[in-house]
This record gives sequence, C-alpha cells and structure tokens, in this order.
Amino acid sequence: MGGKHAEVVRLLWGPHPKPARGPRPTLDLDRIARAGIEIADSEGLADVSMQRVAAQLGVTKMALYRYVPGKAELVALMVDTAIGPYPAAKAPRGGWREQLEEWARQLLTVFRQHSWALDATVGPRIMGPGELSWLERAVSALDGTGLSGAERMDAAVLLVGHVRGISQQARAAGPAGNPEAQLGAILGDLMQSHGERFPALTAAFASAAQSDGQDQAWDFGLQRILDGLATFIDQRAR
Amino acid sequence: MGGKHAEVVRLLWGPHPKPARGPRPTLDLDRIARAGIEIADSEGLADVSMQRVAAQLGVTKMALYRYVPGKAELVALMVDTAIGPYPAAKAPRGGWREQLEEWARQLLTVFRQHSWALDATVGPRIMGPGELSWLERAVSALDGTGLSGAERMDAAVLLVGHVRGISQQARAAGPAGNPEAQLGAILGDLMQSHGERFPALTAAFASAAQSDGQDQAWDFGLQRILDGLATFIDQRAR
DNA sequence: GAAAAACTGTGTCCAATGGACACTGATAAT
DNA sequence: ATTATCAGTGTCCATTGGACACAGTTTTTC
Repeated sequence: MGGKHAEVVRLLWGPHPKPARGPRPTLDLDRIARAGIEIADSEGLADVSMQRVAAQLGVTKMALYRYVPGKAELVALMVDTAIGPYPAAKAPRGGWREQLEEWARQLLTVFRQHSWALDATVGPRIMGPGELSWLERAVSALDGTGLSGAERMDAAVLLVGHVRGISQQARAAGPAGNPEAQLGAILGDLMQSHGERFPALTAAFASAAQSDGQDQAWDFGLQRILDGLATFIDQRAR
Repeated sequence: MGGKHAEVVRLLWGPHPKPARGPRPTLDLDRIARAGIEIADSEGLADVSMQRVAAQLGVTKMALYRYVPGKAELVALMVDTAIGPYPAAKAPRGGWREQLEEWARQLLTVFRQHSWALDATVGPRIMGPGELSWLERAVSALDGTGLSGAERMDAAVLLVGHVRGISQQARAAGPAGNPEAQLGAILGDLMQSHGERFPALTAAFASAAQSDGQDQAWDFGLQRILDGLATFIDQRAR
C-alpha cells in the first residue's frame, strides 16, 4: 500500500505538522516553491536544481531535503503553487459556453506566465489541490447540460489539451521578436527546400504567414471545441 | 545566421556526406536512433543516456559523439525516427472527416507505442521530415473544404493537442492492471476526502468510474472536434 | 535549573550524467 | 610509401541528485 506516490501526496495535500522541539525552521514550503518558480520563470525549468534553489534562499542544498523529499516532489509542488487555485473572484456568469471560454482563457494565461509548467506536467502524475480546483470549475460549468459525469470530464480534458497545445507553440513565437522566432522561419525554409514532399503544407504555411498566427490558432481551436460541445449538448437535449 | 539549431537541422534533414578517407564507420544514424528508441520504449526516456545507448551498440559513449552533436540532438533524431513518415499505404479514402479521423487514430497509435515521445516533444523544436509528413497529411485532408491555409494548420494543431492529451492520460491507465493504475485511485481518494471542495468533480468522477474510461474520452473529444470543424465548414460554404 | 530528546542546517562523500580533448589506429588519395 | 583524414578509446572535469554523520538549537521532562 501507499507506493512511492505517498510522499508527493503528503507534500501537496498535507498535513504539515509543525515540529514541537528543535530549532525554528528557516524556510517553509511556500517560500521554497516560489523560489523555484522564480528561477523557472526567468531561466527555465532546466536551470532549477537543488543547489540553485537553495542558493536563492540562502541555505545549503541539503537543507531543502528537510522540507522536500526530492527534486521530483519539488517540481510537483512548484507546479501546483504556480497554477494555484482557480481565481473564483466573482460568481460564474453566463451559460456553460461563456463560463468555459473564460475558464480556458484564464488557464492559457497561467501557462503563458509559467511556460515551464508544460514540461513539468507531461506524463501521469498526482495533482495538487490547485490543479484540481481548476478541473472542478470546468466540470461544474457543465452542470445542467445533460452531460454525464464522464462526458463532463472528457470535455475538460479536451479543453486542457488545446490550451497545452497552444501554449506550446506560443512559446515558440514568444514575446514578439524574441530569438526563438527564428524557429518558424527555419521550418518555413525547410518546407520550401523540400517543397515537393510537402505541397499542401507549403501552401498552407505561405497563406498562414500573412495572418496573425498564434492568437488566431487559439480562438479557432477554442471555438471549434465549443461548437462541437454545443452540437452534442443540443442533440442530447432532444 | 544559423544559430544553435543548425546542428539538429543537418542531423534530421541531411545531407550526410559519407567520409572519403579514414576507417569505415561502425554505426549509422538509423542504428543509433533505433537503439535509443528500444531503450526508451522499454525503460523510459529517463534511462536513455549516452552510455546506455553506446553500450547497447557495443561501443564507447564517446563514439556516439562522432555521429550526434549531443544528447538533445540524439533525442530529436529518436523522435523523428520513432514517429516516422506517415504510412500512406493506400490513397486517402472518404471525405475530410473520415481522413482526419483515420489520421488521428494512427497518430494515437504511434504515441501509444512510444509514450516517451510525449516528454521529448514539449516546447518549441525543429521538426524532422517524418513529423512534417504527418502534418502534411492532415493539412491536405482539408483541401477543398474552403478553409484557409492558416485555418487548416490550426485544425491540425487542434487534433494533435487532443491526441497528446489522451496519450498522456492513457499512459496513466496503461496496459490493464499495471502499477500506474493506482494513480486514478489515489486521486479518487483525495477528492473524496476533500469532497466539500470538489463537489462537481467528486460526482463526475464517481459516474465516470463506471464507464469505460480512456477510449471513451478519446472518441468523445475526437468527435467533438470533428463536429466543430463540420459546423465551421458548413458555415463557410454558405 | 539540568538533562535528554527532537529537530534544523552544514559539510563531506558518492555515483551517474553530459561533454571536452588527446591519442592510437585504420583507410584512401597522392 | 607518405600523408591527410577520419573512427573509436581512454582519461578527465563540472554538475547533478542524493546519502549520511555531525554540530547547534530549542523544547520537554525530570
């Protein structure tokens, strides 16, 4: 029972009994997570090492191991802290479609701010309370649509997939004029010099170069998904 | 010009001039890539190290550096080799919808066989000829639908996002009865013990537990996307 | 108050990683 | 036969995640 996941569960979900005896801890999980996030935000996830985070906090790397079982757990903590709980400032407004649209936009914002979170959320993993609260919000937006529980979760997964996909290519485009922008140019050159193998792609790329790019792809995909959901909900209602 | 991407471009796209003088190379790029893929398939991407791949091939790790500039480039090569060119065995059948459906299913198959490819394809990167041929196929399936070049690429990105999302959670479920299956159970427990914070999610999860799971989510998302595209294409046609 | 228990942060050590570089041989053009 | 070129090996290094023993601090218990 309680495999190796037990540690990350306790880290993300508590409880965190504070010690009775002994010296006062210099750090706490939140400070550690934020230190890691700061590094990841500016330098990328690859530069997040125990030593680097420890240095940022003014302690030795081994001090971190008093709070965090290992690096994997540190990253999991960083992810849930960075994503945070869903910002339910005001009560949800509008129907399911408006709610999901707003939800997706906010999720995209988070992934744009912490693009390293993409790398840290590949593969199966334990989700923290923050991440789950986002899922909760999406599923509850579909209450009363006639969709089953499984279908509501499937819809949420579908939206997350799109947000992730766009975040990924948004990172390539990046803030206008950044060094990574050449990636698109390189791919364009590659396609053209092997044009005979990729006729449709070359044509599409040329036509796409004139449009706005990333924002277009985001809205396009989002609206297609919502349209598809609307169709399904309508059918189900009849 | 030609930043640090130049090396991976030459590796993936050639040319690969074979040396005139000197001893015959023991290895070639394809063998190296396949050795890495074999390890990644069975042990995971984390176990792919230069030494491990070299050992598999019966050479020293430094010998690999004669063929590959570094580990990043090795992985890029592995990805494009594993994904391979789109298997265009027979001419495309059916309308755009049938073609895209078939395409998406095949892509999902590939990601299921090489689930590590998910980890290796996060973030912006140079795509190889294999990966591009898949994109070509998806875009060309939408020829004659009235969609612009940008829209056709957006549609492809949308589908890829869904495939990746499903592959990710399919890895968690894994082949029936594997050790990772407990992940879902753990999350279920977590949700229930914090049920008051996730009412909609708890309900949805309970209802979802009775349905089939991963295959359901795959078909659901795929059909919603295709429905959404159909709606758009119809509107555009009028 | 004194002693013991519990806990924190430090310093040292280790295996494995990606990579640099000099070197020994093998091969083909001259 | 000589020489330029290239392949694979062996050695070395910085950095990584992590184990572990130790010194110092604080609280509880006597």
